[in-house]
Amino acid sequence: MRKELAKNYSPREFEDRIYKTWCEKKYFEPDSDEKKPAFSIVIPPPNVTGQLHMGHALDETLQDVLVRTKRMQGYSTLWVPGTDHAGIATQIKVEESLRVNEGLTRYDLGREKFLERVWDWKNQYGNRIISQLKKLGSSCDWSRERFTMDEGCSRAVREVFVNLYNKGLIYRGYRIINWCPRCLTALSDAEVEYTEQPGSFWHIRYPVKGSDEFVTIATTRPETMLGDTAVAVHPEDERYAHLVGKTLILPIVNREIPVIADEYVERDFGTGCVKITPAHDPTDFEVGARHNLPIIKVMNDDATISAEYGGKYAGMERYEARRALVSDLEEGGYLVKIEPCSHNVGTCYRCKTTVEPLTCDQWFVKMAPLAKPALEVVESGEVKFEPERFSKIYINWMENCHDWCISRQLWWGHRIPAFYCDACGHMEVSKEDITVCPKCGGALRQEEDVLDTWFSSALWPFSTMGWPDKTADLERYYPTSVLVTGYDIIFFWVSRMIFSGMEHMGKKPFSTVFIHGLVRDAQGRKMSKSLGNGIDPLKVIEEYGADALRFALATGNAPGNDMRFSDEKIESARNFANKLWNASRFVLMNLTEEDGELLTLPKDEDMTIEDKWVLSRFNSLAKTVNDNVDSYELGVALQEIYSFTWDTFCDWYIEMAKSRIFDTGAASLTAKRVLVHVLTGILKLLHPYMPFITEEIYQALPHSDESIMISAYPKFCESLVYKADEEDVERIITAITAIRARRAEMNVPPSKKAKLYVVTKYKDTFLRAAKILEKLASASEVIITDEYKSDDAVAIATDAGSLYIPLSEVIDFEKERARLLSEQKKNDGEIERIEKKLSNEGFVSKAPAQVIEGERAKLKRYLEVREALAQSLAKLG
RNA sequence: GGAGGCAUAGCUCAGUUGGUUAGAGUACUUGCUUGACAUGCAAGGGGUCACUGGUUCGAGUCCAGUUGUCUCCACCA
Repeated sequence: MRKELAKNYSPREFEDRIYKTWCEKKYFEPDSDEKKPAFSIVIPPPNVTGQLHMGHALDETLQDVLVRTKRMQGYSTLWVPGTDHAGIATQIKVEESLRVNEGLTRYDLGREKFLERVWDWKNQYGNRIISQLKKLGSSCDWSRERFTMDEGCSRAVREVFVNLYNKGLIYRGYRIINWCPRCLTALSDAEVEYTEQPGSFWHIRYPVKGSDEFVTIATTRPETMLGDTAVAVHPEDERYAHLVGKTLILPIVNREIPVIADEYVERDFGTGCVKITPAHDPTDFEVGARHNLPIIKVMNDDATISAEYGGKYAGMERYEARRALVSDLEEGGYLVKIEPCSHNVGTCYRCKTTVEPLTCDQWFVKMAPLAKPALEVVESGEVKFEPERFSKIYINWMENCHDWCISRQLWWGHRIPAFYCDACGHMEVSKEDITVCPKCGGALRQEEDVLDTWFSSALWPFSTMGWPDKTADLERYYPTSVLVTGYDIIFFWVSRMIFSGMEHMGKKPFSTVFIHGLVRDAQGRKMSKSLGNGIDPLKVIEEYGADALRFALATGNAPGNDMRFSDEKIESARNFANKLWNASRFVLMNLTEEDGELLTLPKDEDMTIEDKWVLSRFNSLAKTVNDNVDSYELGVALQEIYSFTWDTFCDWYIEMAKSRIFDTGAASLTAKRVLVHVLTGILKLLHPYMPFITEEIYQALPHSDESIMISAYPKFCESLVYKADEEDVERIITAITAIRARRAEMNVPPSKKAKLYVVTKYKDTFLRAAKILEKLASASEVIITDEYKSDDAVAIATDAGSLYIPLSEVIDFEKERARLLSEQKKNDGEIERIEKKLSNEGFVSKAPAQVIEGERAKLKRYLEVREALAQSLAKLG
């Protein structure tokens, strides 16, 4: 007795079990067969202490679809998994836990003890995200799992840092950077998010020294005037030309500052006079550099006003200082007016605190030389973005990016391998830890700062494969085939991987960047913790199964576009799984023969037209699916599998095959062989999208491979094209549909059978399909005749011929006649339209032959309908 | 200020290089215990493809412009 599938589809019963088997069998590890072409992907490493969210689920699903498809297509596939140490994010979490549970700060513990705590935390939570990825069915090679701070990745980081430093591409400098006063660290430009916020425009008078004159400046940040070192006007602004070179007295502060001329000033904006605060504004910093202005830093790291330059405002928090200063200015008669305005405020991408631009010593990567090859490789198409439009976004960023601030004042991360000698002032950058100054023999201390998290993820495609060693993996799997990620991290990650790959490997890190959008909630809002509208993928898996989740994520949206996730979508996905489950159950419960008998495809001469039709249609499906996966149209591929499975296979083929299956003998065996073949084919095509259910069913069916995931992916096969049979069956389907429609219109229940008279030139087709017509078109008997005499029947005209159903008791002959006439009119209209098109000189001479052929075939069908209609109408007199 | 996306059935969205009478899911109407599935089956209704021009034998698709909407980037303080 053959193994039966459980009556109900309940994924919980088998998903974990199947995943375990796959792991035990080591199916996820690449095939060592050297003759196989290589296909590789590195995972975008999720934050090590993070939790799986819908964005991950989408990202993993798409990668797994690609990897599983390629594996089945005969590639040696490697999907490298791993996690990211996520500097700020992780440190914030551990600090928060320390604060809540022990009332301590990291400074209370000290660097070493604190880092121990972070490692503990990582060890405790690091596996959570990994096990969540497994729940999804991801076929990563877990034996190659990496972590951005493991020994190998850390070695790669040092290697890269030292190389870049030696080439002069990493430097340390006193620059203006983005500072997060909450995280107490510098941030890169990419880590600042700008939000439009309501603010005010304060107009303030600065008196001109030795005169009664004033200049009025406008600012949104009056508190920074403590650090003003000039006021700038446009060089060609006649209003202020006479003041350039004069000296102003900074109100309240009473410091003298010059009026300078600089082209950056917009004459028409504000008052046309700009206060220049080089220490607290990026453009002012540049202006200051051009004019050799002093830099007066008036803020501490926590955004309070400094003691040195703060005067009476020292120690005040920045907004408190603003209020105090404005009130003092007003009192002193310096405040002209306050204008409400809205302006862009930079915020920390981790904690949303308003960042403070300020000057300090930081480490930078010089971008211009690195950007050049990174641009070329995309512009030449060697690295392709999918969809293509994202390459423009990348190019635009790469062309305009500033030097990358890579130092972070955190403790969790790769500590910068620079060593300072306090005795002689020497600085040494070294791959190895060193303690003694090579210049003076004095003691060295290592740089306190760590590197930006993205510095190590930039190396991910090669650091995970063993670089800087020359490894077999690098040789075989680098460059990787495709990178799958969301458009939100093109700047953070994709661009940096590209220039890093070019610089350190001399090769691009991947050939294609496959970009997807965001998963939004049912109302189209971004899922976020603060809104509380996030849908937990694990809960969805628990309720509907991982396959349904994957289906819902992979279907119905185009590459690069955002998608909405809703109950409706997941239910529809689950229903599809259920449909497949039940169709398989039906097939299985009818298989009584030996496996060996069922696994061979019948001979052509034994097959019916519907057998050849379904094989031929499946063959086309295989082609469509392969083509669409090649062009990253995974949603289209899946949609095609869906409609073939549900419509073609379940609703038509199984129904057509039933009459034979329930019999015994040769015809029955033939039908079952075709059923097994096509169902197995569906399972294989679908496996990359819904790995669990397809494996569970595959194992229950007669099968030849140990697992569906290592079986061969179906592909187009010339010998399985049956064009004539396809046309025959389409005619039968047209007839059945037409009969059903007429019966439904007249409210004749399917249980009321009636004879079916067929006048057709396709006698043989209808003869062969008689059983099917009886079953699917409620025919008690199918009579093929040259002429139908009686006039008490419902007449149905199709391109396959005229069909008559004697149902005199339900027919209203007047209505029947009117309907046929209306159909005739419509049909004639179509004929006229096509004939016009075909007699159009331009169309016939310019349209491709295939299109013209299509129109002619269409015309032929309409003419056949016309004939059938005429015949039917003649019966009614 | 620059760049880009989106606008197609009541709703959510597909529609690949221009080529049948524009599709799916869902919702809706009607009928159905049809030898697996009511998480189902059958038959339906529902669209001026945002608007205006243009290119073409042919435009949802390409081009230009308009409107609405979302997003990203940017040093107008």
